Amino acid sequence: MRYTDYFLPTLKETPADAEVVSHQLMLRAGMIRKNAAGVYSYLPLGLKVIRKVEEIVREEMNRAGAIECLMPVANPAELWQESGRWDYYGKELLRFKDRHGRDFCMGPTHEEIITDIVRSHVKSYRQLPVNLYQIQTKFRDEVRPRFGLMRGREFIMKDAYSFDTTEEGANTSYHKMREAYCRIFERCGLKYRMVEADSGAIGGSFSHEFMVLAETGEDVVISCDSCSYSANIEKALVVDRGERATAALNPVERVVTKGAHTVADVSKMLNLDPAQIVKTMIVMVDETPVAVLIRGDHELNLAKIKNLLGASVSELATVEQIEKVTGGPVGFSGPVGLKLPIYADNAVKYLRNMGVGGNEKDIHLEGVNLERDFSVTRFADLRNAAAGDPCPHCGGRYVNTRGIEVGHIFKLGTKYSEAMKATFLDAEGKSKDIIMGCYGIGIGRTAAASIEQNHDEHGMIWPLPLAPFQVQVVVLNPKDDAVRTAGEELYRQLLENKVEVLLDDRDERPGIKFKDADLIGVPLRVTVGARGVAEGTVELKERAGGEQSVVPMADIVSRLKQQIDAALAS
RNA sequence: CGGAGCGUAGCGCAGCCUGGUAGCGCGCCUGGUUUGGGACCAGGAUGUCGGAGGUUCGAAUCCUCUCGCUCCGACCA
Repeated sequence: MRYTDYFLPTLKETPADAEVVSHQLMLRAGMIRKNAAGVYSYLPLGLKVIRKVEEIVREEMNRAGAIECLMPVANPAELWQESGRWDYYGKELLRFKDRHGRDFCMGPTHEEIITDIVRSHVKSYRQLPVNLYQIQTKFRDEVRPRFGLMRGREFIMKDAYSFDTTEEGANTSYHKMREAYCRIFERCGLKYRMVEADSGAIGGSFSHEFMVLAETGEDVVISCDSCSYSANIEKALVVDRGERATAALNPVERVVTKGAHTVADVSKMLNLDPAQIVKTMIVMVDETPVAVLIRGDHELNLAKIKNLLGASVSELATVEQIEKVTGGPVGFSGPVGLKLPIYADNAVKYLRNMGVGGNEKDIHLEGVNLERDFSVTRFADLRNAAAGDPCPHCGGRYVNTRGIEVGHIFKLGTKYSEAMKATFLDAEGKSKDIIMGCYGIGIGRTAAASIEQNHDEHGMIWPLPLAPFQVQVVVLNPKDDAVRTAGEELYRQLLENKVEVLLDDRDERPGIKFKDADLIGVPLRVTVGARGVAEGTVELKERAGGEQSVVPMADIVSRLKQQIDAALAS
């Protein structure tokens, strides 16, 4: 591609509304353009990268035996009503009506559609297993879209769905996808981790997330420093371990704690270690309030309480709800005398003489003890894992890092097949529910994650497999005939050798061309200038390492081919 | 959903408090000089000041409503 024929509007300044590096650079490099909050156009350069990611995903899905199809963006409401998600999915589901007043939604994921397709064509165990996938635009009306392609409302996703007759078969399908995912992210040149995850709104029995490690990641990844265990913080197990305190039981004492809302305040006022204070959090679990006790120095994990109770939604109660059920204001809730089911994190059972809220304004209680002063419905692992916690699988310690979730695979089981009656007849002629799995990859997010992981102060640094162009030829002075001719000739030869090349043939000053080249981050840059042309040489510079070398004109094409082939082979 | 902030030229911003009919830098167009890391000189074009209503002789500026966008929070016990 010739720069002068291309559409590549780069920006010198960083647009004000971009916060993270990948978003800023994509805007500056003219890869994307925002049309509304969380809704973007892919400009030519951006689309090239998207296509690269798609192609790697497609190749690996095909290799793993999945078959490509394409489903509609507009989904009829009936299927969503049948699965129960029309009501359950909430405001994230963008709904609309057609001219006849029929309800539709923009597909945020396609379990309903694919299950409908499969149930109507699959009748016999002989037709299974099958795994169908698509690469398609999804729409989720996110509460807060942000960070460019990282969390858009409209985004491109690869979603695959497997259908099996047996548990073993379903596990095999899951395993194949897992392998395929590892290959995909390796081929993309990303540093990633596969972690155990909570299955969230999609549902199902177990799942793994693929996290690209980056500071700006929205997810916290817990991993063990000595074994391979890794999990999303929502899922990471906390070992139930401790020694029951032996201190004598103190009497309960009412203490005035004026204005003390936080554990830190209370700790100071009562002169108690935060680990001796117990927070009482009121949580609405499927609209029913429950109390959850967490040690003052720990953090509540809403996903864990939700899963413990087999609920579908858990959220912190509002100020009004708290006052209604505890009789006291926010910040002063406590378990004593509370008429709610009380769930407590395991750590609480080892405490004696706790400090808790008094369920009235400016009052806390000291010397509170289990059984004597209140009883707990059930103890469980209800807190977030933290750095330094022991690993449940070995003697190691947890460390935490941040990650960007680029892929997520779920073993669904029969959740959708049961609800939507997707059954098959087995060898004995008995009707059974099909066992499903589903597997997603955020295509745009993967591209953005790559930028988060690979950039410097000058711009993006594309790994060859994702690069929009493999080589950029910078012709320093196109008005000089010898230089221009040399550049054109090199361009022609590269095209002939199927190298993806961008020829910067603009009549601009060198500085502008170099700055743009660094911004766009094409891995291999060849500079054709008057000095080199006179000697029959060009300069080769790698964007990643910055290595620069002078190469005879005669060797440059084979040298580039060699480097590209080597990078793509791995 | 709660909180905060911002909408003025393609981009980045100033002007608003204290009302008088819009400006700076970059970019863009023309001509010239330049040409190995975002050049210089001269000339030029570009705005329903997000929208609607109100106050006023007069509104980018004050008031009301509205739309859009961004950030933070949703861990508060």
